Amino acid sequence: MTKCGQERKNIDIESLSERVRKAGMKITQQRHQLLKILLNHPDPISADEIFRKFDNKSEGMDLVTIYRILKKFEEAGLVSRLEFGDGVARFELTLESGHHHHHVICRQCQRVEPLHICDLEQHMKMVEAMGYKQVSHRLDFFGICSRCQ
Amino acid sequence: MTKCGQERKNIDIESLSERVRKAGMKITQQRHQLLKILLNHPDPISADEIFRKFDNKSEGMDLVTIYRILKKFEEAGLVSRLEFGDGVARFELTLESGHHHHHVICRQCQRVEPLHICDLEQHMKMVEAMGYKQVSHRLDFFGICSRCQ
DNA sequence: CTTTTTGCAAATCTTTTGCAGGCGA
DNA sequence: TCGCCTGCAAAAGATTTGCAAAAAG
Repeated sequence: MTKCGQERKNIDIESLSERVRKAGMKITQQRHQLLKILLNHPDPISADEIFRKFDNKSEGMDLVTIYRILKKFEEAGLVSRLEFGDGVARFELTLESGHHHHHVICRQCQRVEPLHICDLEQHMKMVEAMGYKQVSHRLDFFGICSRCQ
Repeated sequence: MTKCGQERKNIDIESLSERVRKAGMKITQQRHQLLKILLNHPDPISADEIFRKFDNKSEGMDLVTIYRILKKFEEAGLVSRLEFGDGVARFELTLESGHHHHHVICRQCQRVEPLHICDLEQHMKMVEAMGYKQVSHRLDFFGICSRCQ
């Protein structure tokens, strides 16, 4: 069963750090910074966008490090990697396990909004009936947002 | 309204060439070859896979040419560019306008199967109610296919 | 004949890898 | 201390661009 419709809540640096530790990873300065950025950024964000958030600061972080941390976080289930077709991967925090939502992307400004409805049980069952196991899905909507019209 | 559930049929090189001409493009050897490959290939195919289909033949085509043709065909609405998250774009012929289907991708072997159900009218309406215009969507299912289990 | 298209080379962009030194627990 | 992490440099893979020659209508 896919659970949809919940909002992000009750997440803080501490609980995230705890999940990092439980996954057998050390809490480094860089990982802490990255968690803060992901926590404070409402929309999915790319590695390069994260990188540029460090540009003017003295504690710059290497782009390579950002990629490596994101990959480990993804393997640990802490973040989800999203691709919307413009050649750049974006990342967002994964909420409680089983929680799941979709995205609405503006074709003009690339802004991303979460969509908290799902209701694809019958579709999932059909795919399982085709012989697939461990079925997941990705549903994205594209359009021109009100600001860009 | 999104129409789903139709199968590919009644497509041949001639009608495709006609669409190319109507889009103001010339029919070259390379474009003809590419159309034939797309027509005979049931699943979405990448630029590099197309390139390798020419490897052993004397009439090799440049990879750059393939990319350029695919881009023009996409702009003309002849082909659809698909991304499944492995960093490679795949292409398939766009059928009659309005026709539309989804994909089931095996996470192991990357095989792609079309899924001819849709039924997302209520989702589309919700996104339109959020203020978006020209709304389209992408729905992909991922799983382990029966051959890979 | 005029414009579009191709081929080759090289550039670009995102992401990954190798390796030595640095830091967390 | 010990092994995981980071930074720097360089590589890798997909896709794009510049330019002169070739082909289409």
